[in-house]
Amino acid sequence: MVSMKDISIACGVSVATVSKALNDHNDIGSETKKYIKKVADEMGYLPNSMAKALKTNRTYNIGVLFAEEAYSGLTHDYYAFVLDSFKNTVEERGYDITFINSAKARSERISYLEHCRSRGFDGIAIVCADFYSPEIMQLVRGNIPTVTLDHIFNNVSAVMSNNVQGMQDLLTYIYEKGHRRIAFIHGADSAVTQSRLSSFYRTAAQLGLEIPDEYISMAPYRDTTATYKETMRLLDLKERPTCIIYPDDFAAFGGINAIKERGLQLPKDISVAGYDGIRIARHIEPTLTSLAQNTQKLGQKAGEKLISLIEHPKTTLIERILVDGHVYEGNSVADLNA
Amino acid sequence: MVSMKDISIACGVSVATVSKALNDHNDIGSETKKYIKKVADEMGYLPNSMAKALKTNRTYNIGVLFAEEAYSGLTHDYYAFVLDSFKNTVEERGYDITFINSAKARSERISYLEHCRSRGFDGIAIVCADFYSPEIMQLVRGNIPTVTLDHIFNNVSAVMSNNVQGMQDLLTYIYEKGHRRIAFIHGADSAVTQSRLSSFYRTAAQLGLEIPDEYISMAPYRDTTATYKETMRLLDLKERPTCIIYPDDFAAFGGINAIKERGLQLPKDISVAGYDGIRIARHIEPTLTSLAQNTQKLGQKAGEKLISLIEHPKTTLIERILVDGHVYEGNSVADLNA
DNA sequence: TAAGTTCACTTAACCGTTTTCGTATTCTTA
DNA sequence: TAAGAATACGAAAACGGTTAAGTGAACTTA
Repeated sequence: MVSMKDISIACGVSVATVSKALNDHNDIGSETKKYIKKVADEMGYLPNSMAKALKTNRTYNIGVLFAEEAYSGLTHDYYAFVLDSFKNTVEERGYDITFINSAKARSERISYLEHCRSRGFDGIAIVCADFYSPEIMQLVRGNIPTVTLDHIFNNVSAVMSNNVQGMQDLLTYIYEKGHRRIAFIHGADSAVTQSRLSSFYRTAAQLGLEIPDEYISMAPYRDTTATYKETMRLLDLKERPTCIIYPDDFAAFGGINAIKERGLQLPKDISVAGYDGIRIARHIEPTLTSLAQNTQKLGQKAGEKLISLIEHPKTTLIERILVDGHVYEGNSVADLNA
Repeated sequence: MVSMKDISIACGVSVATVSKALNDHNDIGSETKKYIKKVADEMGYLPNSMAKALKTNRTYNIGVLFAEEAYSGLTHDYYAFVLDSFKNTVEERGYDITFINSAKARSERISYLEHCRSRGFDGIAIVCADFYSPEIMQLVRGNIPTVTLDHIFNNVSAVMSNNVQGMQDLLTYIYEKGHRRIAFIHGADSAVTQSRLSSFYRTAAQLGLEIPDEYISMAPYRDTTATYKETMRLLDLKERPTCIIYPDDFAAFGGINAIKERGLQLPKDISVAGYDGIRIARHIEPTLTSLAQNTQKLGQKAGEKLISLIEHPKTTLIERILVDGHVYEGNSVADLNA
């Protein structure tokens, strides 16, 4: 690898001059500067990012935490899209992305925070993790600029999908289609679930909807077996709902299977809606009506906020950013007005 | 951040001694070594990976190329699972993963290879990219240890899903279910497609199957619109197939929609099979019979090969590793023998 | 025209490690 | 017991950059 020293020799100047020329400092003559850049180019010079980082304490590297719980993480449409958008955003601004992990050395394990410090990440994004584990707590208290996705910590910026607005929009949409008996199978307890559930109740109240207790139940996210069972239960009620909202699109298919198994027509006999707006759900008949989260914007906002936090720590404020989704209108919710 | 210098002062020894103690060199007294390690631990010492890399020329960082064409990349079940497995494999051995990109600086773009050199990646994995672009060519010729997924370059190790075996198994499975008129809608031209297509023909010949030309056609991967159209065409044939094999699971749903739209029962009236074995396809009725690729093993083999290439460059041979998948038996292929 | 500025560049220290070579001390061995 | 070997540690250079401070020459300015 050709270094600044090689260039300095080729140009007959000191390496300091080379450094300053390549970094466009203004105490270098414009002729010299041009010449040095030309030679550097010809020699195929590339800055050694380790050396640079060592000296400047800036790695231009962002750590991303993607702890895979069952079926989450990288292989989840939602997170994958957010990560993709985040990645594009920060790369555009000269940052790279490295995964944070705790498996570091073959012998001793290290914590997430230790990993980050050792690698010298300029900032970190916690996209998907067990937010209540001590390791995460330690990480967010580690004084490295941080953004989290869909979870709020003290003193940490967060980008959140607007679940309150989302559920309100979804429920309102279904209501406007003429549905009055609407069931909601929500996901396992979490901040996200709480938002959606409370928004569901509030919106229902505002719309004057009566929601019997048996219309509300829980099935873990992405668990088709659980939604299958809960759906069967709902179908057995003497006053069964006209529409069921599922924890997420993936899980919705468990419910759809149950409905078909009962020989019911979708959406003629019963309607369903999901949450997330995953791609495949738009390609299967009936296409699934769902609250599509704006993954593009979520990733972008997270990237922008993090970089701002890194580059202007004093003037950037810690805040939570809400990103609205929109109702993706499939044909799984029947129009009862018609 | 506490450095070796801090420890050396605290212990009253030189930093050389600290370095050697922490790295278990054997010219340090066992008492001293124990003491230094203890103090380092208490002070919360963490090695500065940049400084270490600068000195040793080893970053323990692997670059991964994930160039997103439409609908591929991170957000594709197959690649995401392979990456996940790859990630776990290399992290277990002390390596980190950083995405390769070419957007580096805000002003000038740099090539993939330049990015890798600048970051000093110990090795690179090309998971998903336009293999015929000049930039990729430059990258693989860059003399950095490399593995590719599902593509073969000269002098580069490759991990390949065994598409020949896969298609043979899938077609044989369908044949054994009693099907004789089998159509294959294959993906857009690529090495992968070639393997599957030629294996399809060869296997068909071996099984003594007659494959009319109109049973073979093309629809781009993951393109449900195209498979919808092609399926319609196949359904209109006077001798229509009893089973259709699709380019991939996702695309299969385009075909399934066409079939349902024609009022045909699946799989009673016509059978379908996919390729990939994505999760969602196992949760939708009828569950999709598909050739499930072994993403776990693909990622693992790629990781192991790459690390071997990095750590034992002399003795590790460049090779292509084939990974077999298996037929995932859903209920989308009817048993005609029954 | 002498003193002060500006310009363009160099010197040298430093970032946190690793590693070669050197050396003082203790231990063998004849 | 003196010479050679082994042991345990330190000094210093090096990796490839950045940057504060210094310097000599040319240029202003009063």
